[in-house]
Amino acid sequence: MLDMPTHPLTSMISRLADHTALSGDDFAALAGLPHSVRLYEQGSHLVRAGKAFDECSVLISGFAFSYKITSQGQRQIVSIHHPGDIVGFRQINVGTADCDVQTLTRCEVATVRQSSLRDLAYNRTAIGNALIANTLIDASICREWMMNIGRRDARTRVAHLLCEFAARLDAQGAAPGQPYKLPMSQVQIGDALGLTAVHVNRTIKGLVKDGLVTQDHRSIAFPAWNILKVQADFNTGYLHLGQQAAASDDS
Amino acid sequence: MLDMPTHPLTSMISRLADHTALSGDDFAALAGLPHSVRLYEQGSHLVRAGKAFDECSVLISGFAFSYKITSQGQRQIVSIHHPGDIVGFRQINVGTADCDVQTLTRCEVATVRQSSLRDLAYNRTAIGNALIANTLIDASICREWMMNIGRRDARTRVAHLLCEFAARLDAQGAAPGQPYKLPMSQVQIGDALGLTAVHVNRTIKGLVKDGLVTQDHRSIAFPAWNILKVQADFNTGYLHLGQQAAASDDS
DNA sequence: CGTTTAATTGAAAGCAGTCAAACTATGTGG
DNA sequence: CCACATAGTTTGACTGCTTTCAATTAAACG
Repeated sequence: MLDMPTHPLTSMISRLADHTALSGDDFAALAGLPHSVRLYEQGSHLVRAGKAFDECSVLISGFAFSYKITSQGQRQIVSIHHPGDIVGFRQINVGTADCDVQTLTRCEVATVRQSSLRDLAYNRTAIGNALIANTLIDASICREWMMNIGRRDARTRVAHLLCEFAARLDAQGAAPGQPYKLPMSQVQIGDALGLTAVHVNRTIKGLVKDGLVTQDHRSIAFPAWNILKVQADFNTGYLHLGQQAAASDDS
Repeated sequence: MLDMPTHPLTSMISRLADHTALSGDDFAALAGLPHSVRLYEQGSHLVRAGKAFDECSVLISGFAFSYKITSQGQRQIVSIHHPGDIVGFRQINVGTADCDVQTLTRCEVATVRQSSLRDLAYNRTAIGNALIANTLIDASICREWMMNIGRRDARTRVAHLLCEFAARLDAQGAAPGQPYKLPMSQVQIGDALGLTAVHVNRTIKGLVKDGLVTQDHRSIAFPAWNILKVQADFNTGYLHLGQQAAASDDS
């Protein structure tokens, strides 16, 4: 599909093409987007809340997360970023960032000037539509997380997060059914789900005991994916994954 | 500021102008947006999840909310819509709606074809920017809610919701300090906060006992707004209210 | 004035949090 | 290669916030 397999923005571009038909010129325009690639170590910040930015970051490889802190110092992780995600498009037009963004792993990040992206959006309707779709999908995921945190018990919540990770990795071409490398600590999982790390630990153990999850060092696998999916109340719809991913959904 | 005080879309237009400088032509274009106004009774649905729509709704008067339902029938309210909100812009470009939207009160709603709005966005950069800003603000509120639900205790959570309501009503011109008519039942507040109605009731009673809230039929007032704001960990920033509203913030 | 919906209250149970300690893995420097 | 430091995981005991269940009261409505 893409004629530039090694281009840094490949994963972003194919993501944008997931829901909007892009012409050859659109692809070329996106590939020609001025950008600079940088490597961030694990645990470094891509965005600081309150800071004004005129750039946004495209995650090329690795994982990151956005979080907010309450006045009492409690952390809430509000989203997980996968390769291809556009991070920091948020604060465009609104001024300052309302979240910190930190890397979960070592990350390759392409920095794009927001004005470049915006110009592209206005000069090429298809790209504009694709960017809007991308933003709306972020919001859809946010709402699903809200339901997860607000209305599901710990077991379902944890299972749902694991399923989401698996589904998104599969959509990026991971072999379904194979063990996944989960880049989050249990503290981070807890902060994403509104739980304590201790309870996350007990909950995962429970899933292991029931044969729904197997662990091996930093890898995790799902020997009973279909059962897990049901218990997690997980349905890929809210992720709005691309075509190829949706196909492997009901495997 | 607006030269069309009785125009149905006034509140939407002034909202869009909050964060983007719009020219006279922009205002005229927005005011000329083809639309039809309809009245919805309390409890009626504006959007049904799963349905494809090519229209979106602009709330002229009244309040509404979006919600999702877990497989076990638990409801999570994911946002509250105030006059001027554009409801259903969400599913544009993404296909079907992922939320139901139901009215909290009797509502006047203007229906706009999504293609009209989109054309406007592409023909007028300022309007496009304003719509994007609007969408990003929705997402910002969503993230704050996530933190509220995931990381704050019941008392803080309830207080935060009450503060948000007050701040948004003030931004629409309600007299600050005056009693507010709260259009939500305690069941609905619970479903918005990930709590049970019973516990919402006890929590509000607690706030009343401590002199932070007074109730009178369907009205509610905040005799100690500044203390409440602190206890609620409430900071208007995430709402990205307009200029005039931000001014009354620290009163 | 009965009927319905929402608010209120009490008692008991349970899920998840807190605190503290032990264990494991990983990495570093001597 | 081992001692040590650090970060993350695991476990236990106890506490408590919130839920659940059930019943009562108040308000809204025709």
